[in-house]
Amino acid sequence: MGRPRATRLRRALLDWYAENKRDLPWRRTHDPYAVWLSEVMLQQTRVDTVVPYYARFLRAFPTVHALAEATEGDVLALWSGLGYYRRARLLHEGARHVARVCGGAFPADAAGLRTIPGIGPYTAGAVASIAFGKPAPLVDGNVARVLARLFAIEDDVRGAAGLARVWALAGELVDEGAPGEWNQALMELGAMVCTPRAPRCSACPAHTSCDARAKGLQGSLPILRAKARPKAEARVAVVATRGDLVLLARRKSSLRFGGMWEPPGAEGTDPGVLGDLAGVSLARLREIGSVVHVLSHRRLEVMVYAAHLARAPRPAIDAAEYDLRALVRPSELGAHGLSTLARKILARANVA
DNA sequence: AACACGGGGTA
DNA sequence: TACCCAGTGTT
Repeated sequence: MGRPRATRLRRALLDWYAENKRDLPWRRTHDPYAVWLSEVMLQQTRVDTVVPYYARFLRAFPTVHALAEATEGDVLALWSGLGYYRRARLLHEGARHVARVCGGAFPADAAGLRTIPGIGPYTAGAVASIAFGKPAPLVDGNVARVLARLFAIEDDVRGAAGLARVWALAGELVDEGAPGEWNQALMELGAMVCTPRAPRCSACPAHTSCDARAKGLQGSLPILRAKARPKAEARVAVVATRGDLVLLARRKSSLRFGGMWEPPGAEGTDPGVLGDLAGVSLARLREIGSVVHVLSHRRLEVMVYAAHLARAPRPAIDAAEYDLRALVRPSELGAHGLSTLARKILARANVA
């Protein structure tokens, strides 16, 4: 890339960003902990979704030390509904890593940050540049798309070769004087102007130096490979009640929804397994109806049953998917980490 | 390199 | 419906 072009691009985009950036909560701080939290929450998640979670989480755990001393259950409860729950467990683990291994202070460069659990190449670049002002590049979905267009990259920018090109370009382009602003400007452009479909080139501060636009390719770049469709998975689950209490089980941490609580269930269509999961024989299992829940790679169809528990089951449980059980008052569900699927199942049975 | 991992907004 | 979002870790 020519130096004049890079200089022109930096100035155009930084000026545009200064004028047009959204006022987002995490743009009001340089606290590495707060920046880190925002970056983790924003992984594969939209800004509008994150805003309320970010505020609640920071209020509950204002410092990395507060987070390090929290229980995993409390962390997951605050993450409930946000998805990709492993992020929350890694964040918690990362906080303990900073407190223990790093002596309570965040490493101030990308290489050091990269050693923290849950911090990959993107987040390391983000925290290094935004919180510490280091000239570290970053590539997220926005940056990959923007650079693929600006430089007419026809490789699949999610494949190894295309990603390598994009990272190399991002590295050449980082503004040494304002790396955090530059990285955010690139992402903001991708979010607001250089959008996946129907990019608003007439509003783009860089449209005069966009190779894709010059070639008429702005609508067909970046080139993407199709994603696999979610595979269907049948499940059964039981909403077992005892008085006004409802039975929840905690999922093993290595599984999807790891560490989260839900009405116990199992893969398959046989409700016969539900008695063991509930801890007592379930004489009268009522079929309530099904709930469909789509993840990025799975389409879960859960047949929901209801039952009354004759007695309280033991908390210990030896099952494929669960390691703990508890009877919970519906008004106290908020203290547990429930996935959105778990909430749908409870709602289907008119609990909560 | 491919896959697992949530949930929701947009066209 | 299809796409994809301020990605990371595992296989």
